[in-house]
Amino acid sequence: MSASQTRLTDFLPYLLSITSNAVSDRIADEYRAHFGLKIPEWRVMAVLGDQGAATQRALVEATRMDKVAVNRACRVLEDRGLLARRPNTADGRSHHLALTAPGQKVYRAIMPIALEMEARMFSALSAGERTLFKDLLERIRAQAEATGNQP
Amino acid sequence: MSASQTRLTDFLPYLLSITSNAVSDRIADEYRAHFGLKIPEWRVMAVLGDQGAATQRALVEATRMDKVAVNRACRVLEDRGLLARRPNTADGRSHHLALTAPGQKVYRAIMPIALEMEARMFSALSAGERTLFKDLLERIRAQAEATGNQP
DNA sequence: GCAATTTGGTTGCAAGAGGAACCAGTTTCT
DNA sequence: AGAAACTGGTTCCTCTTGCAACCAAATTGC
Repeated sequence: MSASQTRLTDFLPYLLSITSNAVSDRIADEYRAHFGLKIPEWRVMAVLGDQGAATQRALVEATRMDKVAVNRACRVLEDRGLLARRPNTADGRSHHLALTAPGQKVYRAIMPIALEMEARMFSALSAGERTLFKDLLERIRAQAEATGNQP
Repeated sequence: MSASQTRLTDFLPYLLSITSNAVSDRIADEYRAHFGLKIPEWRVMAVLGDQGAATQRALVEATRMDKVAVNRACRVLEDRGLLARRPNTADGRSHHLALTAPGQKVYRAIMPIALEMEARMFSALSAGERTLFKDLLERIRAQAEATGNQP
């Protein structure tokens, strides 16, 4: 199965971690430089821009972030006028969050850059390899999460 | 090339990030529960157990961690008696760090668990897919790092 | 041989992430 | 209808992480 399977650099979790960090760092730089957005804020905008309005609860599900992280990101976006809260008539505890007109403008400006950056970042892979890579990631994640929740 | 390529869940950087986090969290739990070690500490032990003695500088290269992270991890391991510093006759600023006898004992206890955990975590992939996955990760990382360093 | 620069390591600080406790509004059960 | 349990959201606190400044030893250039 393996030559020296005791070298750190051969461990998949290690490789996965440093690769993910390298990509995330690079992307975070880009978003910050262009729009002053952090990754959590960008994620919230991506979901709202794509799906329309949502509650924080829905955003937690969609982004897989902690509810505290979602809350903070929303607050920042609201303060910057990119996002607005409207009362939720169906449930007084939560609000409907949606991009404002300026928010949508930013969203439309970001999206091509995000796509272009993704293309550049994964340009070392062919289209087929990208698809395969997604599939592998998905299976690994499912396995990791399944293994995880048995307290 | 893509159906709705505006959904967050289709972005590769996002998928990569959440997958890496899921795996890391799971593994961190395991190391903490079994040995009271954090990921950075485990990485240092893995390198020292495999390569023998090294300076912090060498560990920074081998683990790709920040030098502060390495320093802290080494201090913790030293305090726990798993690692010892010996003066570096060639360079008075640094020390040679190596696992102590107890440290080696822990290392030999950890390694099979680490391998078993990796196997379990990536059991959703065939051997061939694992090899391919490593290769893809390596290429992505190289690309991300190449793109990154142009200030 | 000594000043200037570089490098390994350390410390301090400040931002980020996540958990636990908490509040207000909602659902369930009687 | 009222009590108990629950849920979405917010605040608080702790722990981790990474950068920048710093110190001491070593190297380089005069």
